[in-house]
Amino acid sequence: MKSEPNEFGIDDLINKSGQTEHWDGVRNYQARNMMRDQMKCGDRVFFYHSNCDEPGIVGIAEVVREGYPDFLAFDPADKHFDPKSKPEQPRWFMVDVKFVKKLTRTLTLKELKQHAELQDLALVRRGNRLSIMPVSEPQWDFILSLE
DNA sequence: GCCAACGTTGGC
DNA sequence: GCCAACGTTGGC
Repeated sequence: MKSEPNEFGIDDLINKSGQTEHWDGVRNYQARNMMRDQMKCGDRVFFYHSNCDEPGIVGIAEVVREGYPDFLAFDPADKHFDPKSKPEQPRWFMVDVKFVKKLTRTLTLKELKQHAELQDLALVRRGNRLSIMPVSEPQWDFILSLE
C-alpha cells in the first residue's frame, strides 16, 4: 500500500490511537476491489512511501478490519467527497490497517528494480500507478530477505 | 463504442 | 518542475 509520507507516512500510523487507521481516499476501482473483496483480517501489507526523496518500502502493517464504505466520500466538506457515492450504495471502500513494524532500513524502489526475482511485481513495472497492489508469497519472502 | 481532451500519479 | 503513463470524462 502506497502513501505519501507528506500526507500520511508510517510514523503517522504509529502515532494513531491503537496504531491503527482507516485507509481512506482511494479513488481507483482496481484498488477499491482489492480492499472490498480480497484483503482479509490478518493479511500483512508492505507500507510504501511514494512521491518523496527516497521512494520505497519502509514497514509492515496488518489488515484489522475488512472492506467497508469509505465514509469520507459522503462528506461534502472533505477533499475526497464523491457525490456519486451514496451511503445506501457506496462506491468506495477502505480497510483498517494496524502498524506491525518498521523495516530496519528502507528498501528503495531503485533497489527493488534491480532484482530479477521481482520483475513481475506490479510496483516495478513501467508506468505503474496503482496505490494498492498484490504481492505474492515468494515475492514477499524475497523482499524481506533483502532487509 | 470510439477517442480526444483532460486530470492524476509518481519517479526522476 | 517535467513529463510518461494511465484512468476518466463526455461529445459524437
